[in-house]
Formats: sequence, structure tokens, C-alpha cells
Amino acid sequence: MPAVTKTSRTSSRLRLRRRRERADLRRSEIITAALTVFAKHGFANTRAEDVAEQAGIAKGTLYLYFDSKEAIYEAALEYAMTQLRELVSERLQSATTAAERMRVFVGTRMEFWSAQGELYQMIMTVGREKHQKKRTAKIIRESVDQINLLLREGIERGELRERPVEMVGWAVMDLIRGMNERRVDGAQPTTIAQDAEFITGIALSYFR
Amino acid sequence: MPAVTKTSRTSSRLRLRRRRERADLRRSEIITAALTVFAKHGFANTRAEDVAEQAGIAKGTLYLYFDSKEAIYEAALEYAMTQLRELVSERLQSATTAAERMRVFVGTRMEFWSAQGELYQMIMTVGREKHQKKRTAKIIRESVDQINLLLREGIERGELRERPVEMVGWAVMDLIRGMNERRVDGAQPTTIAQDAEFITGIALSYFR
Amino acid sequence: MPAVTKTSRTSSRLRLRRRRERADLRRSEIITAALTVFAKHGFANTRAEDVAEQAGIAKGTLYLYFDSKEAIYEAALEYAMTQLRELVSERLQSATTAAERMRVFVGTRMEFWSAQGELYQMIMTVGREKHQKKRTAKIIRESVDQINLLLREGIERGELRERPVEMVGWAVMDLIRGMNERRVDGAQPTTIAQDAEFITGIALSYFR
Amino acid sequence: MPAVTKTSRTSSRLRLRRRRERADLRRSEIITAALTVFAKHGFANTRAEDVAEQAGIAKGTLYLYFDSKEAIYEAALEYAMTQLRELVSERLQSATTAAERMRVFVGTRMEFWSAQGELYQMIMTVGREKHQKKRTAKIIRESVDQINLLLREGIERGELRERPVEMVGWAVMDLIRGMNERRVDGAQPTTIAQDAEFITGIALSYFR
DNA sequence: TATGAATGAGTTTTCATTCAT
DNA sequence: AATGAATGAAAACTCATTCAT
Repeated sequence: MPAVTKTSRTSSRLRLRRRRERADLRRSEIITAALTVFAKHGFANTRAEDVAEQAGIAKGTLYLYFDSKEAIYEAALEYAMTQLRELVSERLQSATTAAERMRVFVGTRMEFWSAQGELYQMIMTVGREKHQKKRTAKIIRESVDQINLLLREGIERGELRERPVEMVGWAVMDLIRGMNERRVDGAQPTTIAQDAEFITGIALSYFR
Repeated sequence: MPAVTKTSRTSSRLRLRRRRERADLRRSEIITAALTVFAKHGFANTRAEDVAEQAGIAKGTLYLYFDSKEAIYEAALEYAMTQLRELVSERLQSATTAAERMRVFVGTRMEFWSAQGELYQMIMTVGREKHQKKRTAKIIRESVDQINLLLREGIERGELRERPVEMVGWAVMDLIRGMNERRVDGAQPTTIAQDAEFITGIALSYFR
Repeated sequence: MPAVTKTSRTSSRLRLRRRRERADLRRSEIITAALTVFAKHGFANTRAEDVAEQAGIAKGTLYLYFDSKEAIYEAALEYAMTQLRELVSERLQSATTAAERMRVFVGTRMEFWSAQGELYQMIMTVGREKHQKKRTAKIIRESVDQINLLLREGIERGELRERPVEMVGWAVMDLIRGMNERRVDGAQPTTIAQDAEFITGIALSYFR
Repeated sequence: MPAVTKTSRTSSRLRLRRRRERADLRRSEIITAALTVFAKHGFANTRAEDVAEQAGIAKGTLYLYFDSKEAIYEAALEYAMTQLRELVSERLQSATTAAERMRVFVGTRMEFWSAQGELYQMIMTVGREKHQKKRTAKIIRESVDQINLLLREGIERGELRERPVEMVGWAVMDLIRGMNERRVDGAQPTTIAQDAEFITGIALSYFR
């Protein structure tokens, strides 16, 4: 019965794919929910059940998709960072001068976090807890390196004066973080473009 | 029996005062202990018993001096901030120009937190939790105002060019925070003086 | 439409019978699987899903054939005991003297459990839990009665001396159990035949 | 103030001792309670809270005295086995011939378990669970060795005929276990003395 | 009929807080 | 005032059972 067999095979494959898609959907629903509630109350003050409630599912269902509360956090982080990386590298393609590139880099990050403000808060609280510190540090380090690279390219191209780059990289990240936080709290009255301009100005003034 | 009455009154007042002094002593011992252990493991991961142990007293004794674990945190924060305020205002008295004053302001804060690094960590983690956010925000706001005042005085005295001051205040606080964190983590290779110079330079370059 | 009716009746009966056969098959597949996994990890430490997996079906399917995990256990027990009963009575037919019959009885039981070692373990753990105790006790009681009967026949036939029989019946069961357990654990260095001989010898020595 | 110091030291020592005594008392209360309820429903089917309830304390209090539910079980086992060992070795001192010694050994064990029937049940259920098997096996092995020693001494003294001893040791333990179980269940109509006599008779008949 | 995703009651353990001593 | 034993609410996680597909 080759025909029958083939049909059944095909349909079982189809079912499998659909199942996987559903599972992926659920996972991302849970991640989204987690971002919301972790951010609202912090990681430690959020019960696994709160995440489930926010996702509109039962407590137990969480554990069908993740091994632990911690694993949910990690997945959420991973998810957001991948998105951010992609967004930044995409936007940077259309920028050439160091100043432009810096503006794009800073502005994109601010937009992203502004849209995902809660996630940002979550990283800022959870990421400071002992067992997550390394992971968070690595993520930030990566961004600093990107800024430094951007500056060094500017120096090589003669756009910027020869000066040590390292501290400026960190400073830019510090400023982005602060502004993000205030924006999330509704305490930043300026626009993202203004902030990006401000930070870029400050950073590049160092190289004049 | 007036004589007796008087004597007894006096001695009872004396006893009362001594009692209060003893109580204040105990309170500050607990606060010191709390700063140490909260900072080492964060607020949520520290048990009330850990605080008691560090203070060399029994668990139950904590509750004779504070209403709750939370109250201990608040007292610790209050205490540290008062100390910082006093230190900064004392040091500022010997500084006159805006640049000097900024250097002193930044440097003093960095020294203070560097000596109390753990406390700083604590504020950074606990302070971001919802129910503490307002309190933390107020504390930071206060510092920003101080920087802004300092800058405006510089403008009035003609040392700095007329420019909006607000964003720079926040920026300075953001930079101080970042450097503090990295220093606590052992990730800041520069000296406090260098950092203070760097921040001051960046901030004042905005007014040239 | 009698013809049609008849045809349809017949075919529906046929279908019904086939359905029942299929259901019985499934039930016994599940039982077999249950014996394997319950025995390997005990009743409490085995999840319904483990049984399903072993049976190569889905979790939910279990509940089409059994009301509960407990019901599966009971069915498995019933099944095994029926098998054992049949095996023993078959083998006993070729044995005549009390000694022979005892040897066969003991030996057959040991062989059976040895082949189904895991099941034996399961009964020994699960069967001791309160709600299963009565059932297990009844099963053992049945065996004891069989031994006692066997002994009384020996007495009647003059092969054995007149002595009370009851305690020996229990003793034989106790000894079988112990040796079974040790064999399952790999701690019994002797053969089944030797064990059967040992137990028979001890039991019958009581009647000399 | 040596006198004062001394007094205070003494009283603090006293307090310490009393505290330890109280703690020991609590521990044994918990152990007793655990024996009761574990035995009644088995280890897996008993919630930690049931133990606490039986002991007349709160759930959390358990964990002041034991690290885990499992630790309670182990302590209970340890406790009982120590008691049994002591009791048996004490009673054996007054017995000389192999027959007497066997009777004492068997009888003492039966008395002990009969008084602590629930504990016995517990060991029989919990002890068969995978992760406890080794511990239980070791305990039984110890007893078998004792019986074997007892028999070998009898052989050496010429009271018993030279025969292999090992299987009899196990058999005696099997018989004791069975009778114990039935007595706990109220299904053993004979007295302990009668049972001990029966087992001794059977065991020694092997050496005639 | 068969599936397996979803459920939520139930389990162990922790720890802030109380209170008898 | 000081203690620390006791409490019980709360949290993470498991799994027998149900039910939409």
C-alpha cells in the first residue's frame, strides 16, 4: 500500500511540524509573559505561577516548555539579545562616518529597550544577582567592544583624534543605561533622537 | 516625699537616656551588620538570621529594634545616605571653581562607595525592586540636583558657558554608577582620581 | 428489510467481537509494560507516562483501558497470579508423593518468580502499602492453603507423621519469598533446584 | 568579678545542656512519630506534614531537627537498629547452648519488632525502595552473620553436626520476618515463645 | 480510537516573624 | 532585654488525570 503509506507519512510529518510550531509559539508566549511580570516585580519577587497567569496558562504548563523558572529567564534574555544584535547590525549598514554610526548604535539600542522596557528592567535587576552576573557582564562587554571598534575605525579613518578608546565605550553604555531606565520610569522628558545626539556629542567630544 | 520623688525622677530620666543610647547603639550595630550581609548576597537571598548572626545577636532580637527585614534595609540606606551627604558637603567647602567642585563631588562619591562597595551593590539590586524604587529615585534625584546646582553656579560665575544643565546632571550620575559597579566587580583598572577627572572632563566639555 | 438487517447484525457482531479482542490485546500489552516498569522502579516512583512509553502508546490511551494507575497495578497482579496458579496446578499433576509435590510446588513458584523477578519485587513493595495489603494477603493465604492441603494429604496417605500443618505452610511461603528476593537481587548463589530441595527438606523434617 | 563570672558561666553551661536535652527529646519525639506514620502508610504515601502532625508540632519544626524527610527515615532506622542490637547482645549473655542462644536470638528479635511493629513495616516497605536497598541489605546481612556465627560455635562445641551454615542463617531471618509481619497484621495466632521454638526447632533440625 | 497538551492538587522545603522562657 | 524554638504561609516543581483534536 505505497500510496496509503505515503499519505500517512506525509500527514504525520505535517502533524509533527505543526506540533513543533505550536510548541515554539507557546514558548515565545511564555517568554513574553515572563518579560512582562519579571520586569514588573523583579525575578525573585515573581512566582512561577505569576508567569503562567500572565501567559494565560496553568502553572504546570510552564514546566512542559521550560525546566525551571531560571531557564525561563535565560530564554527571555537570549531571545531579546539576539533580536537586539540583529537590529543593530542591520541599522549600522547604512551608516558610514563614526558620528553617524555612533548615533545609530545608541539610538537603535535606546529604541529597542524603550519598546521592550520591561525586559530591560528585568535584566537590570536579575542580572545583578550573583549567579547571573557573569552572563550579564558578558552581554555588556560585547556591546562595549562594538563601540570601541566603531571608535577605532573612526580614528583610523582620521575622523577622530588619536585617543584611548576603552573608557568611552563603557561611558556610552552607562549613559544609555541611565537614559533607558529613566525613560521606562517615565522620567526622561527628551526624545530618543535627542538622547542619542547628546550621548554621541559627549562621546565624540572626547576625540576632538 | 519630695526629695525621694526628685531623686527617683532624676535617676529614672538617667536610666531612660542610657536605655535610649544603648538602643541606638544596638540599632547601628544591626545596620552595620545588615550592610555587610545584604551586600554580600543581595536582599532577597539574605535571611534575617544571617543579619542577626553577623551582628552577633539572636534572630529574635532584630525584631526588638526593627519592625521587619525591610525596615532594616531602609534604615541602612538612610544611614549610608546621611553619611555620604555629610562627607560630600564637608569636602565641597574647600573647593571653589566649578571644575574643582565637580571633581570633588564625583571623587568623594566614588571613594565613599568604593569603601562601602557592598552597600552600593545592595542599593543597585534592592533599589530597583518596585517597592523600593521611589525611595531610591528620590535619593538619586537629590544628587542630580546637587550637580545641577553646582553647574548653574559655574554658569553664573561665568566659568561655564550658558547651556541647559539637567541632562548633564543625570549623565554624571550614570557615569559614577557605572564606574562604581565596575570597581566593585574588580573590572575598573583606573584609579578613582582618574575616573573623577574623566567624568569631570566629559561633563564640563559640554559647557565649552 | 430482514436480509439487510441480518447482514448488518452479523457484521456488527463481528465488528464488536474484533473490537473486544483488540481491546483485550491492548490491555495485556499495557499490563506487560506495567509489570516491567513498576517492578523496575516501584509503584510510587513510576509515572503513568512511563508505563505508556514502555507500552509504546500515549499517556492518554492508558485511560481508555484502565481507570487509574492503581487499576493497572491490580490488573497486572491478577494476571500474574492467574498465570502462576495455572502453571503450578499443571505441574502438580505429575507429582504424587508429598515430598515430590512439595518440591514441585516450591520449585515452580521459584521458577515463575525468577522469570518475572521484577514483578515479584513490585508485589513486595506495592503489596505492603495499606490499601493493597488485603489483596496481597489474600493471594498469599491462597498459597498457604495449598501447601497445607498438600501436607494433609501426605499425612492422610501416611507419608507424613500427624502434626499441625498451619505454621509450616506459612514457613514455606516465607522461605520462598526470601530466596526469591535474594535471587532477584543476585544475592542467592544456589540454584532453584537446590533451594527447592532445601525448603522441602526443612518442611518435611517437621513431620518426621 | 570572678564569682559572678563563674556563676554566669555555670548557668550558661546548664542552659546549653538543657537545650541539648530538649533537642534530643524533640528528635526522638519526631522519630517516634515518624515510625508510627511511615509504618501506617508507607514512606512515599506519608507527607512530611503527617509526621509533624503525629508529633504534635508544625511542619517547619521538622526541618529544625532534620534535613529532609529522608533523613528522618534514616534516623528512625538507625535508632531502632541500635536498640535492637543492644537488646539482643544483652540477652544473649545468659544463654550458653546453641539451642538456647538461637531461641534467645529469635525470641528477642520477635519481641522487639512486635513492640515496634510499625517500624518493622516501615523498613519492609521503605527498605525495598531502590535508594534504601543497600542500607537495608546491610542491616539484614549483619543479622545473618550473627546467626551463622552462633551456629558455627554450636558445631565447634560439638552440639551440632557439621553442615553448611549459610542458608540456615538466611532461612531463620526469612521466618522471623514472616512471623513478624503476620503478628503486626494480627494474623499470627501463636505466641512469640511458640514461634521462637518453632523456628529454632526447624533450624537446628538441619544439624541433626 | 488515539493522542499528548493542559491542568491543578499536592509535595517538599524555606524563612520572616512571633512568643514563651 | 534577649533568646531561639516554633510557626505556617509561600514557593518551585511533579504527575495523575482530563479533554480537545
